[in-house]
Amino acid sequence: MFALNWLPLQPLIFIKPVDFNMLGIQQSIQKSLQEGLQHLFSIDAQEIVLQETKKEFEGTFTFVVFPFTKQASKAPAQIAQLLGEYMLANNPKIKAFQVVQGFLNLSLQDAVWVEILNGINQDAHPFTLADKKEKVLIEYSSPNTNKPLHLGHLRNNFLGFSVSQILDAAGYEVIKTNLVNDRGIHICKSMLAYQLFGNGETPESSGLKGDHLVGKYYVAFDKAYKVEIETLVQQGIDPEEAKKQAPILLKAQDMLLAWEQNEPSVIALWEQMNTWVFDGFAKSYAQMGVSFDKIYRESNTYLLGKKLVDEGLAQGVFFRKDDGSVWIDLTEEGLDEKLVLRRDGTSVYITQDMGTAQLKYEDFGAKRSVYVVGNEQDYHFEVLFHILKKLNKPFSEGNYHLSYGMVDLPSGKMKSREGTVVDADDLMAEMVNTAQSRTLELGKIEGFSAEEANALFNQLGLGALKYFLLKVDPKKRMLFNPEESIDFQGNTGPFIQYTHARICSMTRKAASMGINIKISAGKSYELAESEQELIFLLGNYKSKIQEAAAQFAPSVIAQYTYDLAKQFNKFYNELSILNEENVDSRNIRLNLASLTGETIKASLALLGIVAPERM
RNA sequence: GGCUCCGUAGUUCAAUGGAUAGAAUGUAGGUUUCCGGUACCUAAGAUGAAGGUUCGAUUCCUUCCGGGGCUACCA
Repeated sequence: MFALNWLPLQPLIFIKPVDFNMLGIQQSIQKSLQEGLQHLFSIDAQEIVLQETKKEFEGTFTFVVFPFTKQASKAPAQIAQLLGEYMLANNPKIKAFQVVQGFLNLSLQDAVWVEILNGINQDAHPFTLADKKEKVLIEYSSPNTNKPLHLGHLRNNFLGFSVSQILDAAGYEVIKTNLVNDRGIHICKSMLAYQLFGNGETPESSGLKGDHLVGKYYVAFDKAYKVEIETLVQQGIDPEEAKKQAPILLKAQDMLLAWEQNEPSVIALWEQMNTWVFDGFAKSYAQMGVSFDKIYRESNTYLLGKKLVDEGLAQGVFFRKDDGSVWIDLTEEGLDEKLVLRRDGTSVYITQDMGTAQLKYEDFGAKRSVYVVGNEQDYHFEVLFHILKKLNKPFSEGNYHLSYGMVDLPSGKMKSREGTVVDADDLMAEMVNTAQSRTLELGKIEGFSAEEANALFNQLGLGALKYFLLKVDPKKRMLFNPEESIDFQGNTGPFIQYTHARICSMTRKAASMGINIKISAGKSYELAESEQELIFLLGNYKSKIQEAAAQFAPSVIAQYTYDLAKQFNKFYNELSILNEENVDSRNIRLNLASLTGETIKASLALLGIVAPERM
């Protein structure tokens, strides 16, 4: 596997205690288990793996003893029993233990739960990990300037932005970049069509968003092209040949040549249309809530990389064939020979990417780089990373292709030519509309100004969309069902947002009642199971960030946030909070509620989703 | 053809080699004179097939079946 994760998922035991609120307890238990194994069976266990106890069993942590049966030469249940007794006698944090076959389930003292809760209360940075003093560069979005953004781009943008947020929370300095594909034959196609059929139309005159206007002419080109092919075929020309000979295609090729030679009229048209597209994209990005520290354009970078090819030739990394083209031999890596420079000396896609890697390093000096690009380019990035390694540069290591699967529609694959694409702007607008009508039906936003209401509709609509796309493992191909995506119940963004809003309502009320929501430390409470589970989830927040960062997987955060909201609702349903008569219980529950609210807000932010206080 | 990724309830998604494979949705029931019902609870329902490794396999290995992607001197 080439795509080695460069942020190793470390066992918790190696991480500094200050990072995780649950960690001190875990380590204490791991240490006791280690000592127990040594004391009872003379087993020197290097690694103690603790797992979360399954819901249907009593306990918090589970230790699996099966691996030690041989060394201990006893039955699994017997080992577990002895270890459990040892734990109870030697670790004051343990309240009880249960043995099920080879599984030892450990329950914690109530005081330990309060201790964890207090730990979070006192944590100066409860939602971020320690600064790792390291830069990470992330490239995402990477659109073409000849067509508007579609559903696939939404997955890309949401993923890229979310991973940036997660890495930032995990303590990295994150630099967000976007490499826009603004040149090439496909761009000339829309330029040519505009020249032929545009009649001087502009975004202003047509009322179309700039990128949609340009996209319209890309489609127009394709239409005209097909007609010409058809005509040629009817004249008896071979279809394959017709595709190459169609006059409009030849004109587009001429135009590309003229562009590369800086022909002023072509450049002027190109710049004009680019301006429109970039204006359009800027609006879409604003609506998506994503941003970039630097936007690179291929028109500025496509010539880079030739110098690297020269260097590589001198070092023997590349070789030149008789016709003058330059190649790299990757057969030892299980790949093929790959072209890096055409025989006419011009660069190809991969040459440009080599150059851009160097340019980005010169600009920011980040040794780690993440490319958020669809999995149809897996092979390309495999080759690129091998080449960069062989060039042995400061940016040769630490590259990662965050490869994500395609988004399918129920009707099948999205195809721009057949008009079965889901346009990003349309979809976002539709989601916001749905959010609006649902919210107005419920009638809970009286007192909102028109502006506040609109902001809320955006937050809810985009929240639903982002959550829908991010909850799935990025690697996997996913199905986009328009009806389900606008659902606001169940495992959805609005469900989580609603839970947050409800908590906010409660803390507002508590504040007006003059209740202090921070519990007093050191007191011992008898905790209900739903309270313990909530504390457990809250205490796990930082390790979830670590896990999500290590795997570049916003889905980990999405799943966690959903579990947290669900657990809160259970807790909320079972127990009284503001109406609780016992003041100590009321305070601790209120503390739990407000902490849950803050945690939901923080983790939704990692997904790029806003948590409104009222909805 | 070669390389590669993926096949889990009707559907959409989960599950560092661990317990009775979890959720959501849909279906069928139920709860709350209560702090915001977009809530909570209950039920039925699934690992493509066959082997292998293991105390233990959705997970690792092999073969087969089915699907996606890549296999351009395009980007």
